[in-house]
Amino acid sequence: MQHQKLATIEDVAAIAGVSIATVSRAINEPTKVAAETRRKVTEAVARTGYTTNAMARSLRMRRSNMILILAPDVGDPNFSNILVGLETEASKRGYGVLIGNTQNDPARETDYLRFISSNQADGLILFTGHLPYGLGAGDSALRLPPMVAVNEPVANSAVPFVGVDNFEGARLAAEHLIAQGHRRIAFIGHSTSKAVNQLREAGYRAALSGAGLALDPQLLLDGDGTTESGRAATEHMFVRDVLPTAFLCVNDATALGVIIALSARKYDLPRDFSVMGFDDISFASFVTPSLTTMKQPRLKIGEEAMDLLLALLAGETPAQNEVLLRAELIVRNSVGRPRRP
Amino acid sequence: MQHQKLATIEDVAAIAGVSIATVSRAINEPTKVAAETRRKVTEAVARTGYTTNAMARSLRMRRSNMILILAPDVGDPNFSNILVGLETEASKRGYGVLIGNTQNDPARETDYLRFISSNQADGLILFTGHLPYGLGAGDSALRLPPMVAVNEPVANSAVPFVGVDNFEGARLAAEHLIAQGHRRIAFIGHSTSKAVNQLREAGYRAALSGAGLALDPQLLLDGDGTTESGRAATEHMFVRDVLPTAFLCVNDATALGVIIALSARKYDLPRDFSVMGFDDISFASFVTPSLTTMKQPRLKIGEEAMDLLLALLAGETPAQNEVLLRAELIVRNSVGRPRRP
DNA sequence: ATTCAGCATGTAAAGGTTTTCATGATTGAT
DNA sequence: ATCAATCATGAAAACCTTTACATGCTGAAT
Repeated sequence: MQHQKLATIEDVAAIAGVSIATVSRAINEPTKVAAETRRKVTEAVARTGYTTNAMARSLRMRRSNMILILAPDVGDPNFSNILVGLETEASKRGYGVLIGNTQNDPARETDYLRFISSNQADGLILFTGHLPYGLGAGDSALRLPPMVAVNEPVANSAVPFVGVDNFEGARLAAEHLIAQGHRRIAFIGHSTSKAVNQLREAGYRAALSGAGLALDPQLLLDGDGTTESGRAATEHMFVRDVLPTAFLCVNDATALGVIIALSARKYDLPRDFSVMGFDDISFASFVTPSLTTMKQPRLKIGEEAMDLLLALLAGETPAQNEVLLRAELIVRNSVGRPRRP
Repeated sequence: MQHQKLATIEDVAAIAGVSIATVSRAINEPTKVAAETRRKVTEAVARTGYTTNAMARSLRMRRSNMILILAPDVGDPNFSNILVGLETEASKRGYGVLIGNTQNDPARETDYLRFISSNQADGLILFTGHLPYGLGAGDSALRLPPMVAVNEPVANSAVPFVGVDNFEGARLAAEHLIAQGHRRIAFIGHSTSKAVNQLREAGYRAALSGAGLALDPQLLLDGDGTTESGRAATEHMFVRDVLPTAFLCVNDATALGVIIALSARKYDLPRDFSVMGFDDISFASFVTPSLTTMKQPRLKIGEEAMDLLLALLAGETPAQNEVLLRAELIVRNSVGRPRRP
């Protein structure tokens, strides 16, 4: 807009006394150019302050070196750190990241595909857990661009997934509680988020049966992943008077709700009850008591996902369709030995 | 990459039986085209699934309809909601947002300017509080692109700023404490973040003098905006045995530290002490006691900032160089009447 | 001495738009 | 009936690269 007219490759060529083809080569494939010419070009570039026009390049090369990230909620505590990983890796490899906040609105999802169909983005990172509306079955107009799912796998699809090993993580969590002496462990799930919940619940079950413990179905509750639902589920247990000694929650937000409910009832944690979360979101260490939880390697997830996507973009076929990273047990103060085991 | 060959404007023109110029007009300035022609073009577009190639368009029009957002820390709790506002408004107006996580690394800041110099972004939103390295004084190669600062104003510059009214907000906060009967109110600041801290401290001072209260310099502490620094500052007060009845903190993170310190000392809040924060970040409502604070209208800030930037981009000169939005008092449970006023 | 390979460079096409300018048709006024 | 003004459309230039192909040169191999 108010930029002064930018130098083009022609200006550089004129100053260096070579053709524009040579300038292009000197910049992009320096070895294919004589040392002396290279020097002249480099100098001319420095003198003009030339940077190649990305639009012209993209037009010619038919790729933009941009990645579109589609996320239902940019404010999600799980989102930001993964984003940092994605962005770091992309930036390192010369890619830029474009962000699309869909709010689970089909219209917005479709709208963002314009970046793909207009060549403004080469690949897609999906936080949404489903293919964007407009890329589904019948939408033949647009072939599927290379994409990678993160955080939540895309159901019924071959979309590669990078994320935490939910089954193993939940099992470790439950085993930690068992190791502390707990025998009656409740699981508060989140059935809306199918895949994640299912795996975490399965891990919980595996740990129980691994320890020879029976599962009391009354200790299996369903929430919606929010703090409020954790609170409600806890209250529900008191109403029915079926109490565990420990609560394993599908995520930290739910665990926070449990802590709030128990604190409101004047229980002392972790003396009276133990609570465990999953995710290790930022405030987990600030709650009272600070939350023992499973940490998602979010930075790493982001990096791996971007790495995989760029490999896909380069035409490689990935060795595996799913990259699972280990969750790490973070011991804080919300878990102790049960009072009466 | 594995896209099938996309339809071009030529394909559409051929099918509609008109020239490509007409197709372009039919799409971009429908009124300048006869109704019948328009119909034919629309039909041809539908049949081919044509979308205009953004690269070619950008090349020709010399703008990309992209905005670059430079943020030091994408994980900052203040960041994400502002981002949603920015993104929503941009998307509504046909712009995309590109995200650059600088981590306050000068090299990365400079690197991201390639998006500007290569025409991949038309404007800039700055969360950093300073001009990116490479855009400073001597760097004549690149004229300043249109930009707007958010969250933190850019010192010594004419860069327009959109943000919360820190002075007024802090004053309201302090007045709230005064209205509860507090007379000895500590302020825990954050001098690294100059502008924000200075204004909030000024608001605090204004409220005190407005109420005819003297400022005890011993009640003015400095931190660095982190939870830990809030804790440390509180401890420091106990060591020196100069105690306020209320703590006004420069932000919520600091306030959380104060709460942690006081809770550790077994004080009952808000009976023994009152604590107030500023920002209303997500966990403010989950701490015990939940935090009374001033809420930043983050969504609105993002929207206004983007709005201003797009106006700048359109060549308008903004009426004012600074848009200040009101912070809202959020009353929760960390403030009460002092025990001995 | 001749041919060939390899190398550095240049020429020109292609990538897909938007927009200026020109053209011809239509309308309206005189 | 004539002329001017308006309107819809088309031809072609411009935006700035990358790259396939062509060219001319050097040096080695025959």
